[in-house]
Amino acid sequence: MVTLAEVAQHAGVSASTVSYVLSGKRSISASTRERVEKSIQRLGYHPNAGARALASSRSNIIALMVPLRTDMYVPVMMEIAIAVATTARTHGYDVLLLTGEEGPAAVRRIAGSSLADAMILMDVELQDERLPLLREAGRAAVLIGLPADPSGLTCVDLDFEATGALCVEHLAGFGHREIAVIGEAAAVYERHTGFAERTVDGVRAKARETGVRVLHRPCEGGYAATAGTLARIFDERPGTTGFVVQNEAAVEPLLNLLRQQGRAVPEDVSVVAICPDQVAAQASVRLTSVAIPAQEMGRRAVEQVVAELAGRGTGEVELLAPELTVRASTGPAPARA
Amino acid sequence: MVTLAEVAQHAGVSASTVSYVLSGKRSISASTRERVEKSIQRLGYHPNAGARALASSRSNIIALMVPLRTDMYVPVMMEIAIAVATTARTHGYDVLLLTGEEGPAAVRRIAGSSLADAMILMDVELQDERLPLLREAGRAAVLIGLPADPSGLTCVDLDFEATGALCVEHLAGFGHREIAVIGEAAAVYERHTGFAERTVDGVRAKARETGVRVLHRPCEGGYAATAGTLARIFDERPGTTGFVVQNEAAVEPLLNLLRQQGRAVPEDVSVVAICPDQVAAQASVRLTSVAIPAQEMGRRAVEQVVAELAGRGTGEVELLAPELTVRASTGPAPARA
DNA sequence: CGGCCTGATCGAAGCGCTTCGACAAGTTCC
DNA sequence: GGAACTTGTCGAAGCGCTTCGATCAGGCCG
Repeated sequence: MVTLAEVAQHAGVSASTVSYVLSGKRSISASTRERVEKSIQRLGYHPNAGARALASSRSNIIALMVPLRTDMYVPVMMEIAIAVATTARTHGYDVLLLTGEEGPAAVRRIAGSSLADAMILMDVELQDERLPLLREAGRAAVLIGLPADPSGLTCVDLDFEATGALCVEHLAGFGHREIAVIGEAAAVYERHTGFAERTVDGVRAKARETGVRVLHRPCEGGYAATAGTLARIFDERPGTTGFVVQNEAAVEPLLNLLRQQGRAVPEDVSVVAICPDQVAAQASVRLTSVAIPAQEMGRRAVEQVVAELAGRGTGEVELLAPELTVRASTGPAPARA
Repeated sequence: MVTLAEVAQHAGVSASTVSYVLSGKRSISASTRERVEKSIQRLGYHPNAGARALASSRSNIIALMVPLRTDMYVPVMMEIAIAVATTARTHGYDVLLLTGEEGPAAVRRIAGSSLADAMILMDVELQDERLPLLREAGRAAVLIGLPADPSGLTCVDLDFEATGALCVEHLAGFGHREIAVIGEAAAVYERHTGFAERTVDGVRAKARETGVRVLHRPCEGGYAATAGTLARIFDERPGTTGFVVQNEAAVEPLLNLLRQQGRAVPEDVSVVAICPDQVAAQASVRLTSVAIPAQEMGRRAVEQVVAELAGRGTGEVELLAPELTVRASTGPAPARA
């Protein structure tokens, strides 16, 4: 491995000069800079990450804690993770991948060892165990998701309340009076994952406002579970004509089941999904949907974290405005029987 | 931040003694060890990762390069990535997440900076640009996937040839004589991703052996694309009664389309999928399938990499044997018309 | 024209850890 | 009973980098 000292010798300057060329923290004459840069090229020099971290107490690594669970829609997680990784690179950071398995201890370990300069947490629960540790660690941190008490922590998330409201507004605008929400798996609500509850809150609020009746049912996803959920919904509310689906694993089963039951979409029943655009566009009926802006969330999270590391942190909650794309799965409610 | 020296002082020993307690590289008396461990607890000491990396030239980090592309089934990637991260932790390693974006340069950067001790590459192409750099870097490395020339590199992958053969064998055993393979997107083949081609090779070989006719068609996935592919297949080979599907995005569309065409599964047509068990079990018809052992692949990759770092590397190709699970989508071929 | 400021460079100190050699104090063995 | 080990501990040297003065050569000002 080539070292700074070797580069310095090759360029006929001191080690510190090379360091300043690299960091730009002091002015260097054009001729010296060129000479040094040429030597760096020639020798194929790469600064040693450990030495750099030790000397500067900056690792240029951002830790990303992803949930271990697979009861939530994985592609969204992956998309966020990839967006985080690529955005981080454009700011000169690498990303360390932590799974939830280690739990809150991971926060302590990473902060304690100075392995990462900052952390991004995904799948944040309303009362998340990791948050006290995070505050205490005094490191830059951004949450993707919104806990009950976000004080002192920067958060990035889709505005799920507005999302829920938007879905209801759309359906109500089409004259639907009875709406069912097919939600995430029950475990997601039990764990008090913020986004799921907030969506329902938004749905309820807008329903009240527009005088629409709402029935919310968790659903495990998959055919069998969705069939059961759907049967119970129609049992309880036979007049249901609008669906809001917030569970990717229930989308396709739902469409199939409705078809099998002879309910046409959107003539008899309208469906709005909360899911990535790709899923909505590729479903058997092109779905009217509110997209989950996974990329945008990952990108914003990194930008916030980088801002915090640069001392320009906001410590604020940033909610992304939902956007509803009308496709082929929603239409006017059928005339009342 | 608490340092080694502070722990040493607190425990009344020298710094090196604390270091040896931590690493176990020299014998330490029980009493001293206890005292040091107690001090570590009390002070909440965590070794500084950078300092450790610098002094030992070991970062205890494994870099994982995941593809940036999303034309391949993402959940499998995610499952592998998570398995890698959790397995790595059990061996004392953290995982650095690199996306394909940086391309081959990432290999050079990571190796050059000693940021990671080893690399795991996913989505390896037959002629992968990263491989020469990897060999040259002289770092421990494991590929998940199988390039054309794996010499000198440890590889872990599902035995896709055997997988293809197994699918055909299963269908042939049920008396199917005309089989269609619905494959990955054309781009996957153009890029010469090993697994896709190897599956087809396995299919062809076993078909020859059993006297079965095979038609292979790439497919983009989604409804529209799958419909087109399916139409062309029946057009060309009206007698097709068996399908092998290696594209998760085509599975559900295919089942729906067959149903719409009045072809019952498995009475008229049998379908074998190559996909994660979860997808197979949750599909609208429970699918006979060969599972993609994502977790196992991630786990084995880490174990190989750890072995290499410990100097017990094999440098060999490890192909995991496929397992076919019979579910409800395959049965005897219908009597010839 | 002497003092001062600016710009470019250097030297040295250290960041917190690992590891090697040294050494004192037992143990073992013939 | 001492040579030859073994065991447990320490001190010091460095790993490769950043960064803080310090230095030195010019340029500028009154």
